Amino acid sequence: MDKINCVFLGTPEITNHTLESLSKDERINLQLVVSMPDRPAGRGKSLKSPDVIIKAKELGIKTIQTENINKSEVFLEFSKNNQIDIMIVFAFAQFLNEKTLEIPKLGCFNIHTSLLPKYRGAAPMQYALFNGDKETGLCIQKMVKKMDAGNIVKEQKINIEDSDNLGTLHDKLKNLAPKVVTSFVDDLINNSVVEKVQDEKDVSFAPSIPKSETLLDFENQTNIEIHNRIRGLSPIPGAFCFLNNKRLKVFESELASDCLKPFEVSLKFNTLVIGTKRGSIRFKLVQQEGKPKRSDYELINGFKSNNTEIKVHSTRIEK
RNA sequence: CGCGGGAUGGAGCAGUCUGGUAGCUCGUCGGGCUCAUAACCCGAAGGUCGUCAGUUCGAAUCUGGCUCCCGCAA
Repeated sequence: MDKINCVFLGTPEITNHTLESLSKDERINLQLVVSMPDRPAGRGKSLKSPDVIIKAKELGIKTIQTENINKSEVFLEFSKNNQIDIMIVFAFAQFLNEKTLEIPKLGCFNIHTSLLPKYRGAAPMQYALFNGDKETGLCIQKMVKKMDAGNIVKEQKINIEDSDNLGTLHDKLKNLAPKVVTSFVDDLINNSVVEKVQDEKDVSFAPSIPKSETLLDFENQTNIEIHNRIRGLSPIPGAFCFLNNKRLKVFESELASDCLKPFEVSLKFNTLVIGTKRGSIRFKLVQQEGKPKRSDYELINGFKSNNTEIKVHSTRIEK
């Protein structure tokens, strides 16, 4: 059989291993990588390429960067002049319209970081952690116009440990993705792809997370909810509250047994423990604005120097 | 030149506005006390205050350049 002509669509770093794996697969002819345009990022606002573009250039693969693939003349031109068999889409952050979906002979396949039909949308890993799920996984679905609603052609479960946060879960799925894709390519070659329809009654959604959702609310959230929220947002972008009117990001926490009212602070044994709607929670690894990450113990030490009381709140108090 | 905070003994900070020979909470080391402690008491070591230059009788503190760290924004 001839090599499968493949176009890869992706953007962030999680896609790198998969791209690299595809590029080394003898059965695949990786023709093109499509991603978002360079954007100003970081301090100084210098332009930064998407990770997948950096990787693709390293691997010597042709790249196209566009705001909207459906309207990209460069891409349409490419698709006219080249036979595309499949398109693999992973964290691309753009919708493909019907016309684009019909371009590849065998279809467009999306790698999704949850067990569909659970958590359709942009932030499935975060929602799995928010909800304290014990397992999640990776799916490959044959894309249709409706977001993440296509038939599942490959599925792999993984466990979520209590110690997992967004960073570790992200890494697990990043490492798992190439294996699942390779296995999918096996099926393609052997003509043994099996499509499973998603059960509509189990559908749930994981929309992208607005900034307001990363704010901790000690009045309306329990210690378990806050703990899971911190896990689901660590290390990037980090859940936050305010401490003495300065933004305090929290990256690690653990449930505590102190009896405290919401927002009440206890510094017993040099740990920072805060009361919530139900139960209390210790912030183990925190970061004040302008400061590097550090333990609650170190944070507290500094306050002893100028004898300031520590207060935690959910909004910045304007002067 | 997107906006802003910061660099002070091993750690986290105060002191900087109003220049005048370095402080707090810890840690470390030694000793003591206690049934016991991430408790308490006594003592000690450890800093050319990021870097370079300038102002001054005198600079952690004022002025300018540089390096590094971080928050916002995207």
